[in-house]
Amino acid sequence: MPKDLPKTYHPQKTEDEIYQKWEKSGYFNPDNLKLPEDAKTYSVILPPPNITDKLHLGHVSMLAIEDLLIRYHRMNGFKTLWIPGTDHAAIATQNVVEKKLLKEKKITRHDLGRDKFLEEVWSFLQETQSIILRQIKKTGASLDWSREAFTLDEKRKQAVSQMFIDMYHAGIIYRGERIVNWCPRCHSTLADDEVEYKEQENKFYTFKYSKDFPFAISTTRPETKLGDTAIAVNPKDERYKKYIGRNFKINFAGFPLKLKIIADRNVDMNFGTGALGVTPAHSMADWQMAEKNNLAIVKVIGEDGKIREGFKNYSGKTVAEARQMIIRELKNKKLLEKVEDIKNNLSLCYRCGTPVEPLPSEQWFVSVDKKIKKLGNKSLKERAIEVAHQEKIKFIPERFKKRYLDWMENLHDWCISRQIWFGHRIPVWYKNSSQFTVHGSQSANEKEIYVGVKKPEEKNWIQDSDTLDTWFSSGMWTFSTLGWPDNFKDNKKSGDLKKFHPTQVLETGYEILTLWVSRMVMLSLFALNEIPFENVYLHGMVLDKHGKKMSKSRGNGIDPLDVIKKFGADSVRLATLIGNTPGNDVKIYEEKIKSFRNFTNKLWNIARFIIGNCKLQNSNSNQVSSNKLTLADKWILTEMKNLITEVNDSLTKYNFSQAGEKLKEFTWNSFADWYVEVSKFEKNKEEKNIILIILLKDLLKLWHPFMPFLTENIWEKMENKNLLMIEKWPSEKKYLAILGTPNETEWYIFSKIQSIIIAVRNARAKNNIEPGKKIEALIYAGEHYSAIKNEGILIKSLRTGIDKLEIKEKGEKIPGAIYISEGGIEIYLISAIDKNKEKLRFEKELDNFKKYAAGLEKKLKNKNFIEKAPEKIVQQNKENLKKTEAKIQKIEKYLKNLD
RNA sequence: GGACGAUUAGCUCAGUUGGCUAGAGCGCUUCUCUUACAAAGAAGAAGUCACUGGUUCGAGUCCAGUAUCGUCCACCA
Repeated sequence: MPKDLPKTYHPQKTEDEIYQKWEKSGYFNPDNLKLPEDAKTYSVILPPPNITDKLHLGHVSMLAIEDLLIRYHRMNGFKTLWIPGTDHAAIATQNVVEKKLLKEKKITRHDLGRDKFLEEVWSFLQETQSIILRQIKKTGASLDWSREAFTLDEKRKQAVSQMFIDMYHAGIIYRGERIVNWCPRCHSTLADDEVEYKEQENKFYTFKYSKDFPFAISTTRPETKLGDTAIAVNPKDERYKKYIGRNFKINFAGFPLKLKIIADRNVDMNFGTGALGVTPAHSMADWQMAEKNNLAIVKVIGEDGKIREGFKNYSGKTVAEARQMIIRELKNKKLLEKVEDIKNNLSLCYRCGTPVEPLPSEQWFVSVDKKIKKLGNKSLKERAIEVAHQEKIKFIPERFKKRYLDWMENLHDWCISRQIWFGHRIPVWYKNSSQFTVHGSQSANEKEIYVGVKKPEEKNWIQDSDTLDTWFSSGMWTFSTLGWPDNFKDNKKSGDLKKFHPTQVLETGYEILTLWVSRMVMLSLFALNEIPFENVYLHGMVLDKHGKKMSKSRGNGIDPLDVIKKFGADSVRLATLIGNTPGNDVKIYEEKIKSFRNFTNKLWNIARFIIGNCKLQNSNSNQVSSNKLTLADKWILTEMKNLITEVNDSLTKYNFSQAGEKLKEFTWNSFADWYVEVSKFEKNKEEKNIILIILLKDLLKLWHPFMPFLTENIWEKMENKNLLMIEKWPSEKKYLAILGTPNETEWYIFSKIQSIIIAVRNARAKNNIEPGKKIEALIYAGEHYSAIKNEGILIKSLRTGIDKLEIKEKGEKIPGAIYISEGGIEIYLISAIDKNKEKLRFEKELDNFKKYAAGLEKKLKNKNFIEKAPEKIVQQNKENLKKTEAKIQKIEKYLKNLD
């Protein structure tokens, strides 16, 4: 036994060392792989983690899946590239730093000013970014660090500006006024996904605008009614039909309003009075009605959350104050008919929880519907839908295609400007506007605009103060990391872009399918007129043991670094890879990781045994002559050959779990529990030596993508000079060559022997043979006599507990012995048995078999079955019946013997 | 409100075009320190496949509906 191999495997000691060796080798970079010129490429871009968070288990799961794909393809001779990077996550990061500043220094970003504040962000960012990158390495991810990128580094800044400029000139980036979700506290617009909804108790007021208005309306927000320009009713509503199209001039709470009665199908006749006041400036739904009906837009609430100028004594009041004033006014005039309690959803800012105010505002948009020349007179939306329909992009699992298409088909223009400081500055300049305000009276369209990377040389040009939506820069991730736009001149790709784009797989969580994946498709189609990736693999969320999301507040999270330290990265990787299916959530907990740690130890010990007992130099499969192979050898070699086929099959279908389970079953049950045991006593030592070594080596290769550290570690212990990570993936052909033409007769016997061993084990257990007591066996082999004689020792030693084995040419009746018969071979186990217990057991079993046989008989008598079921199935059932009947006879015979 | 997913052993999950006396791991029970491994080995108990119908010779698998849980989307005066 080699002295330096401890009984238990300690991953902690070696993992970092091994990662350094890999990095030093340079093979993470495909340029350093020794491959033929025409080798196919395989590229994956790492979904960049937000620099606000440290790594969580979801990241580890993602890294494990991608690293598996990468290592598998690298070993299969692909020019394999996996690019690492991080995401600046504009809003989230700014928010974290703002909170930190408030807590530590009690200051806001406005106290610091834009430049100073950004310095704070950058110093925060550098710290967390380096932590994340270090953590990624702990998982064993074989990323090409020489190509590392950041969504807000210089190269990406250049790419983002260029993209904006190109899209602007192509006419699909435009500036327009839209109603947006505005957070009065954060002073920023919120994307749809940044708004949270919370159900709340609310007051629902029913009132008439004025005495001379014919009917009442209902609302939860009376203060916004100052901005009403219409009343909407359902076109089918008999109560209001006659008013549709009429105009009213009225006085509402001391304020003049012009109202038009419009019809809209979406109005619920049974809700409130069935009539609703339309406030285009302060409601998403109303804005759309206003667009359809060409209504005037009256802004009531300002960016500060207060009533704007021009509303008499309401001006300057907060929303809540104004509401009370109006209610009082309505009460005084006896216009208020009802106040009810209702539950409705309140929109809240996801960061600070402040109620969101929908406001009209000037923003930059990407048009998804405008048809442009560059896209063959199609729109971004049309092209993005087309590539999914044509299966140019495939989704795994398939059901997500529908989700993608649903989202795409309902997509509206994408608002890309954000009123925050941290992020990609919009490359737009305005002339003669010393103080450009987003909601200023002067519209941007009336200003002189320059769109370009650099500020115009004349004076008085001021840059747009807004930044771009994070998804705009991460949407360019597949090509901004590969040197776009430098590598794309005159519509021709060069360099990395030419070699590696489109990428082969995008692997990410299904929760950002719409947010991210859809945008990557559109931006890539615009920039390069090609898809960003060929396949989208979507993984589920990582949940705790009880199916809950892991979160800090719940305290149910597992820190991946903790469990990596405790069990090793390989075990954690296995726990995320095995036992779940694509697109489904996965539950991870310590016991699960622990069980995989036990498995890594098993493999370690298999290796320990082989390294300790075999001559490592003797591993040339050509030296094995098939006529010296025993049945056990042939069996394991066949199993291995099948395993390779199955693993390849599963991995190419993204069934990682299935591949892992097959590997585990082979390693543990076939290889360790059977073959290694057999190898201890079968006499063809030379052949055994070679077979054990080539099996172990190939097993390490097959396992490498799943658990790179342990396999590389053992590989090194086997005195291999090259790194396992660039070894060639095993092929089935080698095994076919060793096996020669399989001998079917031998095969038959071997399968019989296996079933005998199992039968012996069962008999032993079922008969309550005294613990520790050895038993003798007598075998009558009949026609298989010689084969059994050769393999008999195999039966004896495979932990059957049989101590003495005799093989007879003619069967002998042995009173009181346990009798088993399989395939013409009879075994008598000679031992003391408890007859009564034995009888009970077998009677129960007999009963079972009889029921089953009866079922089969009934089935076979059914004419419909015979006529309609395929011949194969009918035959199968007939055989089953035969076998079962034979078993019944055997048991009956045995029961008789017992008496 | 709309869409999608889940529901199989005490727990976590497989079960690929319907052919199944429904499998695995963990846990549990019994036995074994057997010279690679007790983080092991040998064996065992345990399930009306959520419910109700339908299609079919045959349904865990297909269809319809119901219930519970989860996720996403939309947001309603």
